[in-house]
Amino acid sequence: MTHRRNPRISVRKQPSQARSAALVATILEAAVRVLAEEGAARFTTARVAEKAGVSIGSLYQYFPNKAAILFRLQTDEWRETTAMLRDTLEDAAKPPLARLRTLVHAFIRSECAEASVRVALNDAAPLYRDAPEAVEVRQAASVIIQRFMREVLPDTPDAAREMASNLIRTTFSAVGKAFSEQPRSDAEIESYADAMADMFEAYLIWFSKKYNPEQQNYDIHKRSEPSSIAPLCKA
Amino acid sequence: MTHRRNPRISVRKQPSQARSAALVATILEAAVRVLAEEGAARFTTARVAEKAGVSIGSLYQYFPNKAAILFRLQTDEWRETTAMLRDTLEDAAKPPLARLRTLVHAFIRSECAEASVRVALNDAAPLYRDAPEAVEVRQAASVIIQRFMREVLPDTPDAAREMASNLIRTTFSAVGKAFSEQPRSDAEIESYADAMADMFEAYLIWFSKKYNPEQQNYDIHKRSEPSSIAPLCKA
DNA sequence: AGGAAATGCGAGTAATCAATCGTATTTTTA
DNA sequence: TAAAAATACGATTGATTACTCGCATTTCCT
Repeated sequence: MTHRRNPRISVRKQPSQARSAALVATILEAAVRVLAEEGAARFTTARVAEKAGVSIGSLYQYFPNKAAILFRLQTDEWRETTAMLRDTLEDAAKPPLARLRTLVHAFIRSECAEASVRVALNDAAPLYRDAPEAVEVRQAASVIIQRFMREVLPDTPDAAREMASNLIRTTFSAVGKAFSEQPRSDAEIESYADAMADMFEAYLIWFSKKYNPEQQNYDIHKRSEPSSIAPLCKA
Repeated sequence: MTHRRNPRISVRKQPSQARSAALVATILEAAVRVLAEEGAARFTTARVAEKAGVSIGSLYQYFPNKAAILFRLQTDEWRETTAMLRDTLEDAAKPPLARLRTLVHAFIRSECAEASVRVALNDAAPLYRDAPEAVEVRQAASVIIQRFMREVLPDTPDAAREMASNLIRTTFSAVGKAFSEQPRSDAEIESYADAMADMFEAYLIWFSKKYNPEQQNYDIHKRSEPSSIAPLCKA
């Protein structure tokens, strides 16, 4: 890999005609396939162009450099994940801990789906680890989780609650990432997600009791649903 | 980066004279410095040799390829971490949950110390992710944690306990890694470690109650020590 | 239609890097 | 001390890669 001095992560040109819009889509699809089939180390502009059936020159008309392609894929994924986070945690129809459990399952499942692409994207992470968008995404996730936490633990000092929010957010993404690094069966995914949700619930309930030792305020002490770990887990 | 067909991760030759042993040590020290100061992307054999004040030829006398240098560094670190895990969790002088809390603190602290080297090593991870040594290390850690868990939760089905052990092991390493990716103050480190220990304790206590609803068996329900989250945490 | 603008092309360029190999130097051995 | 063995050296090789630029083709506009 030849590293350019100041690789800029941005767009070079907006496709205006229909054919060029299709070309951008084709390139992105090819990029996903290259990542999944060849891995991050073999992700080259030439290979993407070839797999897309497009010339390198055309590729560089719409992406200023290699990192921009990867960044685009990562950004799209971030957007999806943030939407899922918001939709699930703010679904007022369900009790809070049930929402959290649902989220854990959905998140782990989505991490494991197309795991090869995600792992490869992650291997390419140094290319955009410090991008402002990365910070914004973490920020957005923090806000959503903190809002959820305020709902679940209303009578808790802000500082302590924020610390807990951050721990949960980090555990979410870091453990999801690590877990999906190896291929997993559906059964493994469900039982692992249940275990993770159990851990979060136990933590939140303990937290709640710590700041409201007597009060049995609404149904937080009622677990969302019985978790069935034993029948499904594997070493 | 030019990728050779079948890079082998092994040693080429054992240094026999004193000067060559010193040379190997010098190279490893230089490698650490290159990783810390330049990052994984700029980690090249030439740069390592130069920073070590040694010729490339000499470097290749003792390391068959670039990956072998990184692998050696990673292996050394794995060894240290495993030793710490074992020493801390098997220290019979303390009650179990206190040991766990100590471990969390020690682990997070060590992850944050020399964070730049660790992050860079991690960026190079695809080079040895599938090495048998990596599997062995995970295995060893699993055994230690499971032994600890058997002590803490003796009356729990094996399958459920193993699942919990794996979750805790993964959370440990994944969250530690993620947390140390950004520079952290001592205060942040301590309060984060406390929060993580709180979460583990809450999970284990919940686990214990689940399988022994009535029994107040030994002191597991006694938390190891009051955690002081609020005064130290930052967003 | 016909000129202009947009799009598409891919050989070529410059740079980087892993790893080798023939030679020079130092240490060990006998 | 002299030959042999070990160690050190670094210019060189071959391979890969990101990205450019001049030209060809297609589409748009009037």
